[in-house]
Amino acid sequence: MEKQIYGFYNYSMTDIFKIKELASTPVRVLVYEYLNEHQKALSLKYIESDLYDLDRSSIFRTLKTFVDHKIVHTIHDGSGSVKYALCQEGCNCDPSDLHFHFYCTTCEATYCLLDLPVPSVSLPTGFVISQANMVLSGLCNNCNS
Amino acid sequence: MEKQIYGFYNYSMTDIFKIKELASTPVRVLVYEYLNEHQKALSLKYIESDLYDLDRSSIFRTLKTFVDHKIVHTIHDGSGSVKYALCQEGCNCDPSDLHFHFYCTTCEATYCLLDLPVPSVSLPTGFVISQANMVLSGLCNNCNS
DNA sequence: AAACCAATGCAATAAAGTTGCACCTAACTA
DNA sequence: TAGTTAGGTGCAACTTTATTGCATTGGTTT
Repeated sequence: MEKQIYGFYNYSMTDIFKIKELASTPVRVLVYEYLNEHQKALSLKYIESDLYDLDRSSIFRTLKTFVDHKIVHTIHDGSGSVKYALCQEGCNCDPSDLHFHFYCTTCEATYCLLDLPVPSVSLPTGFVISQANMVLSGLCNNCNS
Repeated sequence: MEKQIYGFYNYSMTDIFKIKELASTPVRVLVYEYLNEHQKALSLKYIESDLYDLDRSSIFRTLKTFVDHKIVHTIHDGSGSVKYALCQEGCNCDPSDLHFHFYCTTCEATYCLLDLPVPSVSLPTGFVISQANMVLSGLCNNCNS
């Protein structure tokens, strides 16, 4: 069985917006659909270049809003820019929802590796985890052929 | 037994420079000693503000050189700036040397968690790992009291 | 001592992220 | 329905971080 690279929601975008208590607006719809179509973690720059009729700051603020409402999570993959990916069903962006990401240093794509749950880690005394950023990097299956 | 937060080298700086085949220069000595004293992952900005008589670009290039020579590894902790930490003994910055990092969102310190080895992960077909960036974030033991 | 090469400092620039403000639109209220 | 309000959007400016070009320095080699 192939490992799962990206997860899908059983809900429609409209449902998600309702569940996450966020008004549906033109920019939000376009950004959401764009992320959903691509099924990868994307940078602002990348999104911006495709949705060129939208303003950068609008996309930026939309992504920020999505993060606040846990529709999207951010990944710092070392590429120099923050990547944004749609949260999976049930994702509350807390440590139990964590999964690994894979950054391809050749094509610069960032994948969510949903079949690689992050093993529970026991931290030193006094440390309290609230979030995590787990990025493996190397060569993806597309570039490795 | 307390978990280990940061590791130490059994070699002197001079030895390290020899082993890693790098000439000892004034800036390199100062930057190395600074990192060694602090035993944390530090940003360029932070280092720069303390070693104020050195030029930013000199520190920047020194850190880059250290990274190339595997004296230092970088961590992207989501703080907005790259952090640099001394490699541990035997570290070749390959996947088998990986360890978790902990970023405290309060004091913004980044620790190396050497006692938390990254479990080996089996990637989807075709993916080849060469590096990793593992950052847990939350509250550190200092700020949690 | 002259030549050479790498390291350093200064300054400029690029790239990424962020914010202030005015305008617009859609929802709410009287 | 008209007036009011709040949030969303676009434009432009700006901050912060990362990076590079170039001239100078300083140590090493011949």
